[in-house]
Amino acid sequence: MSIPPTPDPQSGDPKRTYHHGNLKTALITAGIDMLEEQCFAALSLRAIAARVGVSHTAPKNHFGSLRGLLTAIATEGFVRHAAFMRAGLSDASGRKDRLRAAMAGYVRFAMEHKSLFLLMFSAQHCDFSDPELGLAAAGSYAVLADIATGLDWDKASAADGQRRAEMMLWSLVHGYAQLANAGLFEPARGRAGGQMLDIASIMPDFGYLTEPASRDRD
Amino acid sequence: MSIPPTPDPQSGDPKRTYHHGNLKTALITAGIDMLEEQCFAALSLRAIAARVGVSHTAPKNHFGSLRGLLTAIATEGFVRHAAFMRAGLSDASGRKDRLRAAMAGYVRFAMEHKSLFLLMFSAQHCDFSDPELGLAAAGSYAVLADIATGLDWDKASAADGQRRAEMMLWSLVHGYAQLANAGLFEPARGRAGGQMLDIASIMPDFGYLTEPASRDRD
DNA sequence: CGAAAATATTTACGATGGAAATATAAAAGG
DNA sequence: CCTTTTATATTTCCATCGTAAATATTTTCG
Repeated sequence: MSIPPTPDPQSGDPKRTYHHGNLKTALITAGIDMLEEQCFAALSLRAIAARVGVSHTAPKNHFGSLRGLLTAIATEGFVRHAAFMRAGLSDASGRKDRLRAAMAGYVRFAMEHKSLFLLMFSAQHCDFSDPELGLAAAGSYAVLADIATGLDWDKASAADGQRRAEMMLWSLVHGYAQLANAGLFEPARGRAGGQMLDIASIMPDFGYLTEPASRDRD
Repeated sequence: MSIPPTPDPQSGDPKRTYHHGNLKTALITAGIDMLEEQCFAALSLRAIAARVGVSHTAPKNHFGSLRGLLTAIATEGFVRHAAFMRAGLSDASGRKDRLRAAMAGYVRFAMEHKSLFLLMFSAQHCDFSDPELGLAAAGSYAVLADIATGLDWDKASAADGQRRAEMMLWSLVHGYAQLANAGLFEPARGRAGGQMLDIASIMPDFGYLTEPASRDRD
């Protein structure tokens, strides 16, 4: 278990020392790649296995079941999701810019990786009690939580204000992402003529209560 | 096998004059009932048909495919969803109370009808281009849109302010409902000790710009 | 009544995820 | 080095799924 005996360490995916090499990461990568190409419904255990070139029962050794594999794929999804948000963050200078950038990144990820995003938040297919998934998701949440710190809104000073701010931002951006992902904003879009597929256009003009602790200013 | 040959006609749904009576509504009802009892994954075409007592190919005449049946079930779901929100609305006196009641109803529906709610917003399983589904969903959206009218927030006076307000409210409440439905708020709930499963605790303190047109006051 | 349309069944098919038994390769230990 | 043990992968089999086609049955309508 654990990783490979003699692979080259700097390569993204381990080398093949066992039968296949390292089926585990290969399956996850294949799964993610397929989600980029097809809709989620087309993703089957057998199809993933076939893509990697193994029998459809091979994944069981590493993931137990389809659910386990999907959970692992979602885990990698959260890693990329967090990176996606952070990437936009680095270009932003002020706190409010950072807020917008993180939100926009969240939504853009949902739109550019529709199937993966769907999977990531589907308790139907993922096991949210999986520790690794929890860790990866927490990494994603941490970006939001950081952004929410010191947010100037009416409940910021209430009991558990920080947690409330996080949940508010998360709900807002996740709802927007989910609805946009499902195409539920589309039909009404023509109404105003514009595209309006920017979360900033529906986000309140938050400010920040305090100066940033040590990171940046707005 | 089939139910009655000579049913009462005043019943809300179609008359049963054909073989089964009215398979169409029976299938929809059975599907909804099963969603209340089981998880969504357990819902299969064959299981629904069996529950009603027909062969598993019978639904095809009325819905074309499983997708069609699921779309019809989701349609009924939206009808109930709208009614759910409106029910809470009638108890509220002021506009702000109505806002809270509608939002709370939205979330409560998601929590009390988890599987159905999941289905209703799954482009995976539903055909959102279906006219009847669109109509039902519009009825649900209308409650939100009504609530959003005259909302006092920073973008209310911007171009397309009403539409933005609707999308903002929808995103906020839907995101909260979706995350709560998936159980994603649970793990962190213990953090504050409280339950905090109330959307009011994360909703900004909106007011209203104008007096209500003709309905109530705040 | 008789023709036409609507409704439901039977049978068959390909595809899916999982279980069990088996095979094969790597690791461990003498 | 050789054998045992463990890890990894395959083959075979099965229950279930959604769909299609052909068939049967009922209802509607002329």
